[in-house]
Amino acid sequence: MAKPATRMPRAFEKNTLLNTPQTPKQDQAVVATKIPPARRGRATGRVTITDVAKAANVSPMTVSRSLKSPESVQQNLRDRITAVVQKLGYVPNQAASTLASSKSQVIGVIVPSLTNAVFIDTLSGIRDCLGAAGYQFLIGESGYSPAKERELIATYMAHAPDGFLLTGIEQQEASRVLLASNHIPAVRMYDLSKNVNDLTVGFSQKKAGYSVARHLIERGYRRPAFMAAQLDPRTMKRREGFRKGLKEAGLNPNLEILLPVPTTIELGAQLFTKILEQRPDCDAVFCCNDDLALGVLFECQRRGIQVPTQMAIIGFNDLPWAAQSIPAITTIITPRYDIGYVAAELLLKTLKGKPIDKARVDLGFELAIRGST
Amino acid sequence: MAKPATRMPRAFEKNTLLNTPQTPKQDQAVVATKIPPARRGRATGRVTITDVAKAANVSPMTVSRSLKSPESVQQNLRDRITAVVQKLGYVPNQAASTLASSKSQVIGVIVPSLTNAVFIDTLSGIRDCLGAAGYQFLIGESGYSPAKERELIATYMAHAPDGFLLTGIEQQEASRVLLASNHIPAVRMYDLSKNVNDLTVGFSQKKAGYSVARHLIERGYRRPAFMAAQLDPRTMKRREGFRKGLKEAGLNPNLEILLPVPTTIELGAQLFTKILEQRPDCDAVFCCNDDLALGVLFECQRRGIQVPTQMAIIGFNDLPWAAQSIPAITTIITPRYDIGYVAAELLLKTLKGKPIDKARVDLGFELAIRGST
DNA sequence: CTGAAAGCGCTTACAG
DNA sequence: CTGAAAGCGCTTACAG
Repeated sequence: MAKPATRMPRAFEKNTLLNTPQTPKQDQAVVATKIPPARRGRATGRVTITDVAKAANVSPMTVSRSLKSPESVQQNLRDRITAVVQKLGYVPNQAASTLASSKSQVIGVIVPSLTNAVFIDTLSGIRDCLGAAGYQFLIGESGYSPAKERELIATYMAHAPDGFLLTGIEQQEASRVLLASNHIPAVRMYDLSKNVNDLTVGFSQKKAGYSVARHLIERGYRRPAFMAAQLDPRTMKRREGFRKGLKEAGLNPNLEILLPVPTTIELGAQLFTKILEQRPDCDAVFCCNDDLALGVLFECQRRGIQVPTQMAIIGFNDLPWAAQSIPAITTIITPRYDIGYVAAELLLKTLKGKPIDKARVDLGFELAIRGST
Repeated sequence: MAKPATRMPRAFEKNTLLNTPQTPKQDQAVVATKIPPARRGRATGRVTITDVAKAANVSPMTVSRSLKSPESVQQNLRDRITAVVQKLGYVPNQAASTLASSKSQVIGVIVPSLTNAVFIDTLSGIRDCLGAAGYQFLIGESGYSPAKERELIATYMAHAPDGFLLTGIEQQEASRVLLASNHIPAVRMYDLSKNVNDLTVGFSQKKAGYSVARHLIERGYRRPAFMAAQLDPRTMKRREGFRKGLKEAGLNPNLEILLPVPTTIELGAQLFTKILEQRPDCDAVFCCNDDLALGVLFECQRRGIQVPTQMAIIGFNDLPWAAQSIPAITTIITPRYDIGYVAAELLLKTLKGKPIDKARVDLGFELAIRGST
C-alpha cells in the first residue's frame, strides 16, 4: 500500500481519458447536467434521489416508490418524476440501496473454469435469466477446488450477494455453513442431489457415462479405454457409469488413464499415445471432454490410424469442433445453456419467495452419434 | 413485479439449502458466532464494525484503521482487534464502505464476447492483477456493439465502479461523456490510440495484417484471399494492413469475403467454399480468427486439397487447436493475457494516483510459422 | 495514535 | 397514495 489514493489522481488528469472534442450537446440526456467542478462536502457530485425529489416537488420516498413500484404512485406524480429523472440523468446509488434494504441485486456465480467453453454457455444462460431481472454477477473460477470455492464465497460475502449459483454438489462443510448462517440461498448446477429438496439443476453424469458404454458395445467395440484429465467429481461419476456398462457386457473396464490436470487438445494426443503403448489392441476411447477427443483424432491422423474402423472416439459436451472435424466426433450433448438458465430461474423464484414445484431438475443429455464411432 | 420479496422466502425455508448434518464445530471460525434467530430492528444480523469495536474495547474508527491501514494503529490494539475479527467472523460491509468512501472496489470490464476464447485469457490477466488488489469485477459482453457497450457502462454506473477496462478504441461519444463526467478512469485494450496520452494497451492490428501479407508473399503465394466474419474495427484494421502488403507486392487485394456474423469453425468451411466458387485458383487464405482457419482446414480435408502445397491457411490469435491440427496452422500469436494484465496495472496506477510513464503500451504480436503455409 | 460527530444516499416502518 | 423520521454500517474530517 502506497499513499492513499487522492480523489482525482494526478495521472488521470494528465492522461485524458479519451481523445475527444468537449461536451457534445446531444448526449446531455444520459449525463447529469449538474457536474460540479468540485464536490460539496462529502457528496460525490452525482445526482441523488433528493435532487430529483426537489426538482419534482415531491419527497424522496415518492421518487423511490416511483422507481421501484410505479403502480403505487399517482400517474401525474410518476410522469413528473420520470421527466426529472431523465433530465437530471439520475442513476440510483446501488450502495445506498443495498445498505438500506440489505438487498444487493448481486448474485455470486462460481464455476470451475472459464477456459472450459462449457461454463461460458452456462453463464450466458444465467445472464439471460437473471440479468433481465436486474441482477449483476460476481463470477469466480474455483479451479475445481472446493477450498478455493469456499474462499470465493467468503470473499463475495462482503458484497452481500442475494444468492449463489454453484457448480457441482460437493461443497465444503464451511461453504454450506457460510451460506446457511447468512440465509443466502444457493442453486447447484451440473449434478443432481440425492435429496429431492435440494435446489439442483443438471443431469445424471453416471447415466451419461453408461450410455457411452452401451453405444460402443452395440457398435461392436470390445477393448475400449477411458481417458480423463480434470478429475472432478462429475468426471468420476461418468467413469463410474462407463465402467458399469462395460462390466455388464463382460468387458474389461480397467483400461483407464486418469490425470488431474486441465484437459487440452495436446494432452489428448499425449494420453492416447500412452494408451497405445499400454494396450496396442485398444479399439475405442471415451474422452471426458471434447478437447481430449480432438487431440486423439489428430494423433490418429498422425499415425495413420483409421477412425472409426480401427479406432472409435467418443467425446463429451459437444464443443464447437466435434460436429465439424473429419470425421465428426460422437459425443454427449449437454444442456449447458439450459442448466444456467433453469438454475437462475430457480434462484429467482426462491429470492421472490415463490413456490418451487420441483427443486431437483433433471435436464438430461443426448448422445450424438457421428462419424467417429 | 410480483409481491415484494419477504426476508425469508417460504420456498427457501422448505428447500433446505444443502443436505447436511447441523452446526459442525470446526467451522465456527469462519462464521459469526452471533447468529440471531431474528434480526434486531433493521439490522441484518451480520457482525458489524461496532460489534468488533465493543468486543475489542476500542472505537469503530480504530477497527476501520486497523483493517485498512494497520501501520497507523498500535501493535497491541491491532492484535486485539485481529483476534476479535477472527472470533466474531467479521466481514466488512462493502455497501457501507462504498457509500461512505465513494470507492466501490469494483471495476467494470467490457469485452465484445465471452464465447471468443481470446477475451477469456484477457479476463484472466485482469483478474490476476486487479483481483490481487482486492477488486471485484462487473463483466459485460458488448456483442461488438458500441451502443450495447454504452448501455452496459450506464447500467454499471449504479454500482459506482472505480474504473473501466474497455475493448477497442471506438467508443460512442455518450460513453466517453458518461465516464468523463463521473471522473471514472478507463483503460482501453486491443488497440493503440493515436493520442499518446490516452490509456491504451494493445498492438498494431494493421501491422499484424501487413506481416501476414508479407509472409504469404515470401512463401510464393500469389492469389491470397481474406476471410472475415465479426467485422469489428480491429478486424478491419488487419484487413487494411493485409491489403497494403498485397498491393505493395503488386498482388490483387480484392479477393475478400466479409460477413458481419460471429466466427465459427463451420462458417470457415462455408466461406471457403464460396471463395473457391468465386476464384478456384485461390492459393492462400488469411482468416481473421483461428476458428475460421480450422474450418478451412477441415474443408480442405473434405475436398482433398493439400495444405500447404495447394492451399495455404493463416489464422489469427493462436487458439488452442492452431498448434495441434494436422498440419498445424500458421497464425498470429496475440498477447491476450498480457493485454489484460498490463491494462489492469495501468488502471491500478491511475486509481492510486501513481505516475504513468507510458500511457500507450504496444505489446506487439508474433507470427508463428507452422505447417499450413 | 485514537475517538466523537456527522454524513454518504438510500429504504424501512410508521403515520396520516 | 404520500411524507417525516430514523437508521443501514461504514469513513471523512476534525480534534486532541
